[in-house]
Amino acid sequence: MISPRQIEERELRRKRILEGALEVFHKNGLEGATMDEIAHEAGFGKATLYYYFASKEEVFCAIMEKGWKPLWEEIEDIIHLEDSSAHDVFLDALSMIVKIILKDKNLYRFLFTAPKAITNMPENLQTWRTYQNRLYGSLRGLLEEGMAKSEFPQTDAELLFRAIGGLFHGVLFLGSEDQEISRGDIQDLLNQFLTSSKETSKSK
Amino acid sequence: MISPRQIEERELRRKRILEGALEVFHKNGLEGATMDEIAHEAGFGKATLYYYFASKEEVFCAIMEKGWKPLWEEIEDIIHLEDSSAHDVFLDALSMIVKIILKDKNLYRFLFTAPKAITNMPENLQTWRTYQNRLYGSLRGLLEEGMAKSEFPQTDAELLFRAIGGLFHGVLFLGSEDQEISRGDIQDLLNQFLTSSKETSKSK
DNA sequence: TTAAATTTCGACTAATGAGTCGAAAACTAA
DNA sequence: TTAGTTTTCGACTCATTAGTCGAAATTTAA
Repeated sequence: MISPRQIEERELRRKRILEGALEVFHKNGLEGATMDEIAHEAGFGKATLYYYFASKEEVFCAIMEKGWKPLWEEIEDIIHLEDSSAHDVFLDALSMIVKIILKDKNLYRFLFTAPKAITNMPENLQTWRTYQNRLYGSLRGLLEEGMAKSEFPQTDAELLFRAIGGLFHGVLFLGSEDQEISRGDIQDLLNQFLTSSKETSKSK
Repeated sequence: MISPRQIEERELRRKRILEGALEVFHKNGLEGATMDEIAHEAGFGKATLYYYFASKEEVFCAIMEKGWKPLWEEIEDIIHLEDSSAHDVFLDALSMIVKIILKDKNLYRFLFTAPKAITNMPENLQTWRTYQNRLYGSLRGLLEEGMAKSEFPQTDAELLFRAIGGLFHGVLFLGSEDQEISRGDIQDLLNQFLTSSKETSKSK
């Protein structure tokens, strides 16, 4: 008694709610956002919102999953399909990530800045953490592999990993809203950081 | 009718409250922290806390000021006293900042990750923003000066500024709590990023 | 010792916001 | 049209928490 079209429409409404939620999270912060405001932003009443999501946490987690899942999926593809040096695969992976992020910048700004203090959230909603962990794991692996073959500067791997993560975050999300950033810009910075320094340290 | 000692003790109690607050903010996040918990963390009742601070916002702003003010003061000293190339002054300034941050890492982790969505806070409490703006302004100035003399890699200044900011943040605050980071580590990374790439681009 | 000032807090108020309930509206299928 | 199903929401409850108030405890100064 439930046509495919109905299911699809339902899914659409869920998406619409998630978009509204993101908007409100972005405007008021995670805690500052009320279910009332989210609902109305999406064009529903609060009670309706609870017809689609069981709790605020569930909304939050759905957004997280919406962001982390595709990142992980793409990375897996790149790693398994591509057949070049760790260095190149790593840079391609980063490039892919930038591309995805730029397509939905608000979503990813939220993803990367959402308070880590989200403990006490039911385990079963936290599937996104799996995606996140796998993603980081893969990237870390690539980096370590590259370092082992000294395709990257020789420092503490963990430190370098953090530096890259931070650099990324800084370039994409720090500072005034409006500055437009191209994929090329980021590519250049990363190349400079990861590649040229190798040459320098060799030349020492 | 108020002895200097009394004033001092009062000041001490304020400090103690601020420390408690930081602890609780760190544990529960800004919004998750209750005035009750802050008060008891500091060893007082809530009503007492309101004897020392007028509102939660005031507590928050006092912490921000406690962090930003010394950073700014030190930077001003370095800029005005030191007499070398913009490149060197810039690196010294960053080094100073690292030194200060490492002395009170929890405070600065909070400072750098405290929700930017802190609008609707009374203007008169926001003096810390002045310190923050001046600090960033000075650093930005130094960077631009250095780039003008091509002592730094030639890219978009704003982009580079963000990259450095992000890198900083990443190295200091990203990832698992426990990893110890020395000032030297950071120095190396920055040098690599800011200096070696100059050489490379020259050699092109 | 005592009166005034300073510091403390228990118990309250008032507001806010998550989540519920029951019924109304809208849609579907016959 | 109508009986059943899905979707919507107004109006509620209930818990939490910022901030207040008045009085008690403690400290100071004479």
